Amino acid sequence: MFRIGDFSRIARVSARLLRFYDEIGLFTPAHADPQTGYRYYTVTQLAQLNRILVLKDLGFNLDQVRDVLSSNVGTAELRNMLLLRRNDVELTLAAESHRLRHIETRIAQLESDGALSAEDVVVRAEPARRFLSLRRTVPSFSAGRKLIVELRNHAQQFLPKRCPHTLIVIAHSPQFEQDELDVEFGYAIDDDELKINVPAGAIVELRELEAIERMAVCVRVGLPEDAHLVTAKIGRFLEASGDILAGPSRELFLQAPDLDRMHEAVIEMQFPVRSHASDEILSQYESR
Amino acid sequence: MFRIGDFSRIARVSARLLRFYDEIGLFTPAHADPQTGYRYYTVTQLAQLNRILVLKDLGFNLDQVRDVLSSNVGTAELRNMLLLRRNDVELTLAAESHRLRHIETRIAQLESDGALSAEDVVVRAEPARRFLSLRRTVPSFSAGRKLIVELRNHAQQFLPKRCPHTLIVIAHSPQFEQDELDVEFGYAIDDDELKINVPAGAIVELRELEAIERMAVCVRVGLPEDAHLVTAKIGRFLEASGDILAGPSRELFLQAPDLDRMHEAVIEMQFPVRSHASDEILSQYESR
DNA sequence: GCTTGACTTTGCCGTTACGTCAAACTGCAC
DNA sequence: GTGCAGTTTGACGTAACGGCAAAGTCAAGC
Repeated sequence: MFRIGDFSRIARVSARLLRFYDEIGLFTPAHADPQTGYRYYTVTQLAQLNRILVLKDLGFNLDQVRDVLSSNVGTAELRNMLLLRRNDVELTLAAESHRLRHIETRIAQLESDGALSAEDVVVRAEPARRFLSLRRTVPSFSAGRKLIVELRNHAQQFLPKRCPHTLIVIAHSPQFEQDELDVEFGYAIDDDELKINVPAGAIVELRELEAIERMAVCVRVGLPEDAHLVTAKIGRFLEASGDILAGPSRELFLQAPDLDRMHEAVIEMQFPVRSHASDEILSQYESR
Repeated sequence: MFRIGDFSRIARVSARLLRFYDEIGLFTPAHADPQTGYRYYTVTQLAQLNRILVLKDLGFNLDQVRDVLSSNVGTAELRNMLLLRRNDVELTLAAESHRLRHIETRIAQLESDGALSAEDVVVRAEPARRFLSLRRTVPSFSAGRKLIVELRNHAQQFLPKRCPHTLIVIAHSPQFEQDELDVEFGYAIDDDELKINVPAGAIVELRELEAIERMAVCVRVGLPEDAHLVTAKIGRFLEASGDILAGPSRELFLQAPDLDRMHEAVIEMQFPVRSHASDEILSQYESR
C-alpha cells in the first residue's frame, strides 16, 4: 500500500492527476481511509494505471478509456474504435502536413517579398446546396449581366416569399477563353427542408450545387471589372502554396444591390483547389 | 456597414465568435452604437478578419495572432515565429505518425490474439540525472547483489542525510551473455542543485546518467528471478511495435526493502527503444 | 506528550477557443 | 401598435488537467 505521493512518484504521474482520475471515477485507489480520506494504492494498480496511460497514448479520450477498461466494449467493438482512431489520426496527419506546407510557403514568401502577400485568401469547405439556375453560353461578361434579370424573372415564381437565397455565378468555361463564355446564373437555396417544385419544361433548372472540400476564397467589393485583381491574387496564392485549380470558379453575391449600383456589391470569388503534393504524402500513410 | 448577423454570414464565422473576438480585443467592429451596443462592421474589415483566420490556420494561437497583426513583431521576428511553428508542426507530425503506428500495432494484435497484449508496457521520456555509481564485471546476478551493500557503504559518506536518491542497476553487457556480466550499481540524485563532492580516488564515481527520449517501461514486483517474465513482455512489445532496443537496460528500485525481503521490492525495468521506421517518415518532412 | 515538518485532503480558479442557452432589448415591416 | 427576427450581455460548459490555499494527518525526534 502506497500513499498518493509515493504512488505518483512510482507511476510517474502527478498526484493531482490521480485525484482527478479518482474524482471522475476512472481510477480509484484500492483503499481510502473513511476517516481521513487518505488514498492508498497497491502495486497491482500500477498495471491498471499503465493500461489507462496506454489507451490515452493511442489518442482515446478519458470516456473512451473508461469504456474500454470497464469492458463495456467487446473485442469487435474495440477493433472498430481503433479503426476510427486510425482514421482520425490519418486525418490530423494530413491536416498537419498541409499546415506545414502552408507555413513553409509563408516563410518562403517572407524571405522573397519581405511581407505576407496573398494574405486575404482563405481556404475552407463549401457545403452542397440546392441550386435553381439557368446556364447559357454568352459572348461577354457584360452580356451575361442581363442573365441576372432573366434568372430573377423565371426563378421568382418557384421561390416562396421569404426563402433565403444567394445569387451565384459559375464560370464553366476556363478562365481565358475566346469570346464564348459558358456561364450559369442561379440562386442557392439555404433551407434544405423547403420543398420546391420546378416542372421539367421550365427555363430554370433545380440541381445540386456540389460541395467543395477546399475552396480558395477572396472577397471583392465593386464592379466585376475589378475581378482580375482578385484573380491575380488567387494566382499568386496558388503559385505559392503549390495547389492547383480543381473546377469551375464561382462568384457569390454576398450583398447584391440593384443592377445600377453594382459598385456597391460585395462578391466572394471562389476557386476550388486541390493540393498537388498532399496526395503523395497521404498515400504514404494510407498504404500503411 | 453590416450588422453582426450579415457580417457573420458573409465572413462565414459565427456571430458568437465575432463577439468573442471583440471581447478579447482581437477584432473590434468598425463602429458600435453607444446607445444600443449594436456592432457594425464594414467590408474592409473582411480582409482584417481573413488575415486573422489565415494566421489561426497556420496554427498560431490568438495571442500570437494579435501580436502579429498589431505589428508588434517585425519581419524578422515573424520569420522566427514561423520557423518555430514549423518545428512544432513537425513534432506533432512525428508524434502523430508514431501514434498511428501504435494504433496499427494494436489492431494487428487484436486480429491475431483477440486481446490486447503487452498492455502494461509504457513508453516515456527519462530525464538526465546525476548518478553516483560503481561498475563491475561479475559472474552472476546473485553475485551482483552483494554490490548493493558495497555501493551503500561507499556512497553513503557522499550523500547528505536527507538527500533523495534511487537505486538503479544498469546492465551494460547485452542480455544473454555467458557468465561475465558488466553491471553498474548506483544512486540517482533527484536534487539537481545539491552539491556533491567525490574525490578522484574514490571507489564510487559521480557521472551523468543520460536522458533517454523513449524508454519502454514495465513495473515488476518481487525477486529479480521473475525478471524474465518482464523481459518477455518487453520482447513482445518490441516485436509488435517494430521498435528496437537502443541501449543498456536499467532496473530502477522504486521500493527497495531490506535485502532479505527482496520479494517485496518494486522494480521498474527500463529499456531504451528507438523506432526503426519513424526516421524515414521524419526525414520526409525534414528534407522539406 | 508535544512539536515540527512533510504529506494529504478538499475546493476553487485558470487554461483554449469557442458553443449554447437565457432574458432583456432593438429594428423594421405591416 | 404589434409581431418577429436580430442583437445585447451574461453565465455556464467543454477536456484534461495544473496551481494554489486552508485545513487536517502522519511519523519522527525530543
